[in-house]
Amino acid sequence: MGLTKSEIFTDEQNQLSTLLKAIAHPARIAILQRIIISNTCICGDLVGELGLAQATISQHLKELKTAGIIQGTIEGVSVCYCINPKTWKLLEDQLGAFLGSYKGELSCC
Amino acid sequence: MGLTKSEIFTDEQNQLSTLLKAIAHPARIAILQRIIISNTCICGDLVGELGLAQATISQHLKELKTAGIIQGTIEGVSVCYCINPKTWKLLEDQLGAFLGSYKGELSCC
DNA sequence: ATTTTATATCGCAATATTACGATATCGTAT
DNA sequence: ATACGATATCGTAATATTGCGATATAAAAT
Repeated sequence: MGLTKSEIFTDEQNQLSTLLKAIAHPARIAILQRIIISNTCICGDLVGELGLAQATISQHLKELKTAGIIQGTIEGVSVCYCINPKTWKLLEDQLGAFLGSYKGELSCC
Repeated sequence: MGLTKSEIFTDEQNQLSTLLKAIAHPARIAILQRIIISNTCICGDLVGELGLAQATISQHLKELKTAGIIQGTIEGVSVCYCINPKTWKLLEDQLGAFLGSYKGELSCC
């Protein structure tokens, strides 16, 4: 096996888990934080600042892009990556609904 | 390789990614939703309701427990799992800070 | 045209995850 | 004591992820 049985879950559950999986890695969290802080992120910067090889960072960027969390536009020689506002909002909404559905008060154990 | 280089990231980045990874699976999202709705969750119910084998669900429960997201107390024959309020709040806070750090307005591309 | 610079892709090895049958454990009822 | 029901653990196969060196691509500078 090793294959997630997506067909037995709802679209919402699958979508949320896909988005979460995309950001559930310290390198990708670090990358997103950099993109957010310096509003003009370039991959090369990341290679210098994080301790990962260029190929590895490029791969993480690709995963974030595939999940729709970031978008990249070619900026001459380099590529400018930034947050995709739509997906970011979707993530905030879905996750807010999910996390917010638990009201800590009456716990059974 | 295949081993995440945790040592080059901050504790916060590692902690958040660990929590996210724990909930980044549709089955575990489904399990958490059930636990939240029926405030007295029992593993056996899940086996009937989700389409996964008992061993698989037990394993997912263990992962959620290891991450500290749920806690289980033995309730006679069965086990009562519920949300761990502390971790849930931690996740909400950390994630809120992370997601909230992006202000959609001025995007560069 | 050639070199340089920035990023992407390929291919691979190491490790992790997912799923499940089989079996173990353990409290409860008989 | 034995059998039963609920959950956990073990072992294993299939697949996914992580990381990186090597190489490809492509725009800009020389």
